[in-house]
Amino acid sequence: MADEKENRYDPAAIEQKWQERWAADPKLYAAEPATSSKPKYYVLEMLPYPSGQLHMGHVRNYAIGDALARQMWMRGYNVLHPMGWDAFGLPAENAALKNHTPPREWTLRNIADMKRQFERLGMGFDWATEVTTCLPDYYRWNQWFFLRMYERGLAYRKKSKVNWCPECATVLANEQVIDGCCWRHEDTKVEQRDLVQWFFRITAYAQELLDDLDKLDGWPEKVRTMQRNWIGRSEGTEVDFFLEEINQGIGNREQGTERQGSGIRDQGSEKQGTGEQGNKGAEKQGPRDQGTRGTAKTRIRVFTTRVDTIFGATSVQLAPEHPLVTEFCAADSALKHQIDGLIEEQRKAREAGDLGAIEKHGIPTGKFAINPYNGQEVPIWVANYVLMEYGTGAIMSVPAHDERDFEFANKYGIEIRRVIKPVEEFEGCETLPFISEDGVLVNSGEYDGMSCAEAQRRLQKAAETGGFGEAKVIFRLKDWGVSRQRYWGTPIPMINCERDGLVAVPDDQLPVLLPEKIEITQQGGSPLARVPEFVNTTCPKCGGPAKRETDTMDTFVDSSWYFYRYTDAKNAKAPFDPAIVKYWFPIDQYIGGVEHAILHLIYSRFWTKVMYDLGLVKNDEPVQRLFTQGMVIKDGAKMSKSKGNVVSPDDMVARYGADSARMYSLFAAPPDRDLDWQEDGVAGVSRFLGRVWRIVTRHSEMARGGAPRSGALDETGGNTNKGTQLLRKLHQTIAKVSLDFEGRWHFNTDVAAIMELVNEMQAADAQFAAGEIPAPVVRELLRSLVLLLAPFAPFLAAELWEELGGEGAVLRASWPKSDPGLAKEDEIEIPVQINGKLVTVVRVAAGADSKAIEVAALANEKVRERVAGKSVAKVIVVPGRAVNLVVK
RNA sequence: GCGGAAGUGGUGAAAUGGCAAACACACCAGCCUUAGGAGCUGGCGCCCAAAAGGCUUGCGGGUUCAAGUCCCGCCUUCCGCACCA
Repeated sequence: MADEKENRYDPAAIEQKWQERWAADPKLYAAEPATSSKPKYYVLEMLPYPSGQLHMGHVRNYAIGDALARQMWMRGYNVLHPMGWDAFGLPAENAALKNHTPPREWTLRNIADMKRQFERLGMGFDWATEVTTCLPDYYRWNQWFFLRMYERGLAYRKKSKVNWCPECATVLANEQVIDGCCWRHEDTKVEQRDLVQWFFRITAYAQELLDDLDKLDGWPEKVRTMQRNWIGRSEGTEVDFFLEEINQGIGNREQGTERQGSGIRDQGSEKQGTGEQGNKGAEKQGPRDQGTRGTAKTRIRVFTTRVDTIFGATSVQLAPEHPLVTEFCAADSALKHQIDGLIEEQRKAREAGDLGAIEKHGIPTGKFAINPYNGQEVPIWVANYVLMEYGTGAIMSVPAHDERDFEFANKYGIEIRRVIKPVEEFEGCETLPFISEDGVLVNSGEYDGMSCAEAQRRLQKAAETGGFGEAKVIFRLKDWGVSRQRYWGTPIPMINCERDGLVAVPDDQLPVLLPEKIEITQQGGSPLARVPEFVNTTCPKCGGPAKRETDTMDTFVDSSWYFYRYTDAKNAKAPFDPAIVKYWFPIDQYIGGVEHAILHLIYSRFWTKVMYDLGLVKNDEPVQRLFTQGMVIKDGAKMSKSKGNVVSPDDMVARYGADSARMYSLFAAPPDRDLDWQEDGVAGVSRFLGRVWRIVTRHSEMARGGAPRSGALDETGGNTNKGTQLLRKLHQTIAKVSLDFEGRWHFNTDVAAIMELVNEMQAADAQFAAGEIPAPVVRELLRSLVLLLAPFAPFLAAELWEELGGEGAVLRASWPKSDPGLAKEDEIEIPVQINGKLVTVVRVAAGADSKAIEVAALANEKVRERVAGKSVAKVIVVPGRAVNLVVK
């Protein structure tokens, strides 16, 4: 009975043994240099934030990537499978506040803890290329890139309305605001504030980011759609409505423009600035200022996608924050009071996240504007459904052909004038608003009778000729605000000199080091501003006294290019060697959560395109194939502390071992679907691994001694029948698992297939024990089983590979090849249907042709009973699949 | 409102248009035992006492010799976007 005990699967002992061995062999998971003759494969999982604790989502993410990496190693690829730490960010500052631990210390300790967890899980990462974003040898290159962007006008500063998270006490990018709340603090409402901020001109790449989505056919369609919507390209027309006081306006023109140069109006130039194709921010002022003939004082520029309806415009609607409104208010305190109320209401709604839910209402300004096409005067209103952030902040209102305008006009009794009629009259076509573009113009002067599309072209042309408008493409995407009023981030490498103004830190003075000695407090504003040794410096130009920029960069900067650094992580002279990057890029397979579909993945694409234009990389997209795994949930809900349904990986590993935890996370659901964590399931996988352990160890001696099977099956001798059956199952399993790794990735069915194989082997245990299975077959079965398991259960596979006398590391063993001859069945069952209904099955030879199958089916007893007295009108045979008799 | 994904046993799930429920969990019965979170054998969609038989992939239509799978309409859930002019 001591035997029994010895023969017990003991994951704790096995895993400890191999963890130690692997730790002592850092070369095991190291990539070969870019000169390697092997084909390269770059598999990457998104790097974690070092919170100090891995969660089940991580286990799943890295189990998927590690399985792929291991299989590619076994297939002889030069695999790059790196790992790093997204190590800047707010939690470190919060921890500092709470425990008086410096952020750096806290972060590095967490990294050490998580690294241990990774090693305990047996993840095959090459730690030699580890990237830690909070260390100066990494973030100095953030600064370096920032300067390259600044030189090209891609990094710029402006005052703007920003999203402010009171919890983080910092600014958030639009992408980081979710339902009006902070992406890190789901219950914290984001406020609006005015601040001078640094931006990256991602809008300069809007068209390219959109167009190149078409190339990313290895990405989930869902992610591509989300990015397309986020970029939000819209084709239309900008048209100037003339102001009544046109003559008064001209006198103030120059003054007016200048006064607004850096204020709210600058916002306008930002969103328009780079909307045009090909303009990659060479001009720091957007082209809009050139494009606008006249100023806000003489004209109101509106954007519309339906210029064909312009003869139906019965009012002009301005956003409450529109500069012209401010101007109107200056002379009219009653109006100002009303507008302030409107802005306040909107602000509240925005903070509550239900901007779309508030009722439409507006305020008449008492002023009028002139439609440039027909000279008609229309009233100017201020409406709460017009957004300053989109388009020009002003619209023409066409109630007859727009739902929102219709609702608004009805409420306030504004004229509704129909200008589009359907091409063909149909029931209900008289109902307004009529939104369709499938129509012809009426009540539109010389344009009457034209199709909507043609009218749009003609009207655009007329606007261009007349100098009161132009065709225009606008994007919803806005520039990326990167300033954060935080300590624990990359310092922005800029200096303000009293004499020279804004001066970039020269390359040779990088990195701008984050000061170590700092007291983290809860006061608002940039913590760095309270560190005189940091702030006070000398101007690189004149040597005079100057002050450093005290904001730090958004941490999404770090993650926008980290995967390039992995290829050349120790480079002290450059972010990376372009030649090495050229070998490894693009990333063959990137794996992570879908929650990064927009933020991280659009910033990364932008960064790559900038690097491409800088001549640093040859690839214009970073990622060839993207895989988004599902969430790990428990009891139907996302794991969270507040719900008390968190399962700790450490706990699972302690109870069942890393192999079981990993394999369960692959077995319980296909990787792209959400996974419901059921502990009984982990126990089940653990029992399965125990069966594998027993089968292999019980018969390993026989396998170890033997030579490889050579040639034909009848050489195997002994119980050829059983051996043949098992080999067939084996080779079928190899074929299935191998195929799945090619891209389908239904690892859950692969694990199931391996379980079937093991079940069949277990059923033949008596024959194994009796020595009826020839040694070469036993050897092949056991070795191949272990190899098949190696990507999923690396510890057990390593142990059993050694037990079987395998040469070298199992990771270096060749992935088994399926022999189609062995995998083939001799005889198969064919379902027989009568009139599409299953009646029975018949056994036929595997290669049987249609005729043979038909004969077999008609000869079947059950079939004859049912066909008796009727006639068989038709026989459909799908060889190898089914036979269907149409009987009348 | 727009866009996307999904809906199959008690549960997680499987199924190139060709035997629905593989594999596992839970449960039931039995065996074994130095009683373990162990091992082995068998059962397990629903209806019917059982067999025979019938029914079954959210609902309703359709295409097809044949539909969980394709098409049309609807319902539900989840995700993303949302007054985007």
